[in-house]
Amino acid sequence: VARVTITEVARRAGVSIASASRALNGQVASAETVERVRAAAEELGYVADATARSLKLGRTHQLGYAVADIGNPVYVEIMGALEAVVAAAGYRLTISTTGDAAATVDLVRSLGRGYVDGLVLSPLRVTDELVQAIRQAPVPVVVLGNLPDDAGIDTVRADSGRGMELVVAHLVDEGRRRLAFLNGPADTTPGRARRAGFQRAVDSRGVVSLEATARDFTIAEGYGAARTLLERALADGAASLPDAIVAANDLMGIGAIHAADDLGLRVPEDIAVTGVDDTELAQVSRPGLTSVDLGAAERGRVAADLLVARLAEPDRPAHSVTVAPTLQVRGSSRVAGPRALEDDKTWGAAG
Amino acid sequence: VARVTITEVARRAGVSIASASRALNGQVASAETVERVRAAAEELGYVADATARSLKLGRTHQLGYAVADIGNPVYVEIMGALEAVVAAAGYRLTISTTGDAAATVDLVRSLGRGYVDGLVLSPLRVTDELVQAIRQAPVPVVVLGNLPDDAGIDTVRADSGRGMELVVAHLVDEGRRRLAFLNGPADTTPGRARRAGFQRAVDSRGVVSLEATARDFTIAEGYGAARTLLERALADGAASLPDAIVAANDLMGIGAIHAADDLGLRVPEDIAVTGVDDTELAQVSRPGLTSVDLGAAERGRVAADLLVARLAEPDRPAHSVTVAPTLQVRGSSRVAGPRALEDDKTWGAAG
DNA sequence: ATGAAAGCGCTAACAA
DNA sequence: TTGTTAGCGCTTTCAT
Repeated sequence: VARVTITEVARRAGVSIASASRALNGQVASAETVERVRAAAEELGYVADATARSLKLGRTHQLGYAVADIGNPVYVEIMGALEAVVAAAGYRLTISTTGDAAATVDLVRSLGRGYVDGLVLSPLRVTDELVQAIRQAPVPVVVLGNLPDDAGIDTVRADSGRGMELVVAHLVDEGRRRLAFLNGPADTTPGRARRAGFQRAVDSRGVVSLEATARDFTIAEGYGAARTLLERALADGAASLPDAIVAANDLMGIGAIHAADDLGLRVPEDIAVTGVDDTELAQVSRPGLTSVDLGAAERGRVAADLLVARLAEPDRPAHSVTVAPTLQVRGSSRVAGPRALEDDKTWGAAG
Repeated sequence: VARVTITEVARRAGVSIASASRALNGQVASAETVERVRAAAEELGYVADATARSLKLGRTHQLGYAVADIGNPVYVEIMGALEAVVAAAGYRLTISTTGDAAATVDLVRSLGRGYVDGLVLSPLRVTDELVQAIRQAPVPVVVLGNLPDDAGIDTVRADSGRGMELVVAHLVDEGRRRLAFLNGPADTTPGRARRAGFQRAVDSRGVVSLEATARDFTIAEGYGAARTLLERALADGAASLPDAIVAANDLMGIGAIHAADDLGLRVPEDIAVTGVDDTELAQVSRPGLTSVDLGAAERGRVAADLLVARLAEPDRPAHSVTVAPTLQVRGSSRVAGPRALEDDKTWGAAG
């Protein structure tokens, strides 16, 4: 279990450590030297010490992903995509959780050359302090989220406004005219953006809109808020009932389906429900939950690409990429024709 | 964006770099020196270079988690638990995907001192070659999975055999007498273990058992295999229908519920369905899917604890911990009394 | 309590 | 093509 250094390999091969290093790294060296060194390394089970190499080269071949909450399916999907790109580019991925906004700033400040060559950051909230810290960071940082365009920072965004537009357009196409927006806390970035998008879409079409706010983006809170909303409407008479609930994410959408169900409302016949994120939950739910895919995997890929590109070319101008959303229509919003359950089974891709 | 080294801090504070180092690391130093160095470091925004420190100290303060497929909810849950423990112990977590068995062995062999101080490994399959590589690894490795007990390797296991026992006992208690086991590929570790556990539980109770094998542990394959099974049974007359389907994981359980539904069978009245893993899908499904929690989060915690403990005490004997499964009973298997939908809502914990 | 200096393992500039 | 050597930034003896 003793670790073997290049010195021993060199001795074994009967060459200097410099020659050993060159042979191992494909630098100029005679065929014979290469052969001898390779053999010696093989026999000894030599693996170069990554730390020493990093110190010398000034690069760690590690990239970081910092996120508030691993476990959130959206972040997991992003992480999976990151890992793939990063590994292909010859880097390792290290994960950190950032907790609150202050901790995020601390993390970025502590980035001093050493443990990663670059960072992908999914910040909970973007503060001026954070933007400052990122600009002063000694390694490149790519941000997933909404940053001022003039900040000069590589950014990749989801377009949740456009996503809400897609949902509303679809529902109106399906003949829905009274749409309720089921939002999470409005002081969060996604909460704000989705609300604004919904409002814009609804206003431009002149359909009726209601709104309910849940305390958190969870199934339980979504269920509670949706149930309250529906019970109030029912009390006012069936005419005041919305004919669609647009939830701000899939979890709340699932909660809304269950709330409708518990109140004896049929989905989608009496009321349509939609979500956002197109998670596996949306595919599995019955009826399948129509959902806007905000392109989490794609955003992860793009973020990793941006980071790798910047590492290769540190002075290039900052890029700001927006990934287009796509709508996955499922049974929760589609009543036309005989209810085509089979269509909901997009399971082939579920893994 | 220039990175500042300890040399500059020392100069600024008017002391030697040795004193600066001591002051920063809480070694012996006069109060005044400490004060001056602290101030200088603060002003300069000094962050110690992790690479150089690692090289000197021989420790990276990084731990690795290697897994075939991030994205699998069970692995994600494990990873979350790992991250928490690891961060609390002052380490960072780096993630690698391992692909197939050969790649796993390569990864372990490449572990040579350098990028992690220790590794948690979730191998797809355990081969002799892998066991060899782990024993020769220059850093401690903790394995999540089934390893020979005499291998002298820290191990944490799920007890899926006992889990199947719990499920079968519950179903028999509920009056079920014809149980169908819906398995994934039998040549995988979980496939084998769950099958054996099911068989043992069923044999000892003398109830009827059937078996179907899906090509993969997915919703789609689970749906297909369950549907085929049920259609055949229906063709033979209602008496030959199983009154419960025991699926080898939640995904297949969900597939089975949908298959039963599509064939006009009511769950749980006509047929009960159970899963394994107690994922969020089980909670969200309607009816809620009764599922065995194999303790993924707990296993992650234990694995991290074992690794941290071994790092602190390299020569301690190998531990082998088995985490007990627990059964989460939900509506898919519980018909007694008025169907208590509210009971299925274990959402409070869903996050 | 402090400073000078060695050295962790490696790569690269330089000399031969 | 090869060997000698400096040095990446840090911690830690060893003197003082």
